[in-house]
Amino acid sequence: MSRAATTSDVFNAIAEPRRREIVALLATGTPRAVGELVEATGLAQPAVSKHLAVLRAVGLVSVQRAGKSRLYALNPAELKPVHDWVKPFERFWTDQLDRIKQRAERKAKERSERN
Amino acid sequence: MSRAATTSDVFNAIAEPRRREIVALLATGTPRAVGELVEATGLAQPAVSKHLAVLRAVGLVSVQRAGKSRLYALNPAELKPVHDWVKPFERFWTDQLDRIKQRAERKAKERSERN
DNA sequence: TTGACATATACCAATAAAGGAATATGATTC
DNA sequence: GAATCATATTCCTTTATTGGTATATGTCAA
Repeated sequence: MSRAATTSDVFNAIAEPRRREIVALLATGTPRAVGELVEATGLAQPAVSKHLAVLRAVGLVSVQRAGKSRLYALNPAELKPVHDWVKPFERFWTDQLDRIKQRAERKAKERSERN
Repeated sequence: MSRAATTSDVFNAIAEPRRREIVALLATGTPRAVGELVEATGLAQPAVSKHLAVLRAVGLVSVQRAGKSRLYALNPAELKPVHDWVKPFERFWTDQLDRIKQRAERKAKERSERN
């Protein structure tokens, strides 16, 4: 078997740093022409078009024709699965971290004292 | 050039669904032996060991010897970059969604009225 | 120390991704 | 309609990945 396609889901699509960069560039909500993204990223035009095709395949961006250009816009809702998956871990590094550690240590102490 | 290595960063490591499954299984905080993960995932043992090697390479899990077994534990803090990256988009699908839409529509209306 | 057990590693096949270069498509302008 | 501009697509090479299968490594037990 081979590696899962980049177009198989959002997780695979955003694994590529360049695509995360493109998503971040579109995060303002303003649709951008391919040329603008080429300039902003420093990538070659075909590379940008290919990355956009992947993002489009998973629904992360949508296209709109505008004269010669094509404007790409972000569909941020498609990132929800990523957020949903990672959010439960948030508590491990927020300021509650101390509390979690203390709680674990207290429990460990309780256990050792029982023995 | 080829695709970025699965071990290049956390984003690539968790792109693989099986590895996300393994991470989720370790999310309780209790270290698990490889055999337990094999049973829980239904994957073959070598497959699990390989996935664990990837997760270890990016620091997402750590290993501890325990007799014949090896116990894998999650290092949840390594997921912070993913959370940090996706969190700014959270507002797009929370209950504020209506407010965002309304705000955008109001602004658009203002613009059209100015012309 | 031999055997059983748990896990890791090596090797193989099939698959696909990334960037580059060249070219095709499609819209605008003259 | 021809030249031009913006973007997409095709082809190519290089390189990893995935899951098997088989085997190596390391630990415990009798």
